[in-house]
Amino acid sequence: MPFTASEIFGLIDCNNFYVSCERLFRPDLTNRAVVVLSNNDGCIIARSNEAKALGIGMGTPYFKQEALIRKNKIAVFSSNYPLYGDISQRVMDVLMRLESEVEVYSIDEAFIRIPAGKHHDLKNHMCFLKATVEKHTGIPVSIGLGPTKTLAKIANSFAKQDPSGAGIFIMPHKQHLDALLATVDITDIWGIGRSHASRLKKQSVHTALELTNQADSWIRKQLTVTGLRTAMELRGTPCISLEKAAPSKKSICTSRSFGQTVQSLADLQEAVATYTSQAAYKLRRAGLRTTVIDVFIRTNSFKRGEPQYCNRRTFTLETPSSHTGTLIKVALASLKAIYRSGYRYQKAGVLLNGLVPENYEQLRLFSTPMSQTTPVMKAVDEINKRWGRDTIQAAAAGLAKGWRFRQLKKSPAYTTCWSELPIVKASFPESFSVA
DNA sequence: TCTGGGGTCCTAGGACCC
DNA sequence: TCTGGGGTCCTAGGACCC
Repeated sequence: MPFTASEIFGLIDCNNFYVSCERLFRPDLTNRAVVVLSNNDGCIIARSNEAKALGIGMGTPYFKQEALIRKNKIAVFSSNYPLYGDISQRVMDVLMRLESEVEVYSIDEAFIRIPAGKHHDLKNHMCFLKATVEKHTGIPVSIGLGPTKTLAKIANSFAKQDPSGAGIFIMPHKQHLDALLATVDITDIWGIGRSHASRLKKQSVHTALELTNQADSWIRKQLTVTGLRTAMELRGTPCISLEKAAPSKKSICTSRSFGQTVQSLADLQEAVATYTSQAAYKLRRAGLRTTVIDVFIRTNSFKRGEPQYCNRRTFTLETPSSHTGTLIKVALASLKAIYRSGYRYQKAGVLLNGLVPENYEQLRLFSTPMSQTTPVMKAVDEINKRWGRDTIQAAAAGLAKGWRFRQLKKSPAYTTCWSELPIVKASFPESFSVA
């Protein structure tokens, strides 16, 4: 055994996930540099290894890298979440078939928990897991194992760096573990972000090993209890458990930057109504209702020379609701209260809080229940599911949507939309004949 | 010209109660 | 003259994640 613990955590991480998804249907891009952009084609959020090697940074604005991208003929895609979501589901399905304890951590990552001693050859089992995922989905993955989730995360990054390309890394024994942690920069630890990292570096804590050597009280003071948990996990004591069932959502947010800045109240109303409809749909899909609706608008803070304004308004409903019309009415009233003319708005959003299950009902003494017309919303959802998004929509959400975000380089929804299925053309040699 | 979106958790401080 | 203390709840803001 590489380490002694009663349980082992593994992290399975899809390599350059969005890029790998795009390549599934574009095998011609296999050894080419590829990047995927954020919503609104704003930032680079996924890069193939070739693109990383060319010096394309994670999260950098697209327009700043355009010259480099053109010069090297890098393939560029807008993000295609229906595709990525569907491929993610397939990867997770394979993992859940093969492992009994799986936590879907994000669209491209899953933790697993294995009781110590379950497999006499852990490495061999991981090779099988990796090969099976790749065979069934076409998505390459890396696997890291360790006695805690935080160490499994670090092991995974070693697996990705491994030049042998095996893509699997198992954390070593204690004495070798220290030597390894001495090579891990504080900024690369799961749970330590930019702000905490710079604070630690100012106090001469630069590596994971140096962090583990600090006193608990000092760590807690610098990084709060979450940071202390991280440090204990680095020392090998599990503090973060595997969450097999996804916890119920506490908030739902729909917000977007506009394709171009917006000035009129009318355009903002369309956008806010649109986002509210989407948020309400997410609510119903999750079987929830909301009690608190937050609407916010803001100008572009990157534009130093322009007048800046941002504001938000919170409204609390008497009765929880997931009815699109009810929520839009409230959201538009909030928008009207915070709107100021003379600004160039760049972003708006709707945040729902205080979520309760849809069967929850708090009876009121002096008011009648609000808009309990779920059958109507159910019918609308069914129609939109069958005939396509926005077949029926709220009038307030508008039709022109001139403010809508850019998405100029999107690949087709290959796996989730009948009209966008890839078409395969086969040509047969002359000599071919059907018997 | 052009800088993402959607979440969670923790803490400090204010309001309020008795 | 002399003006408490302890608790809870809520919110805003900051930090983190992918």
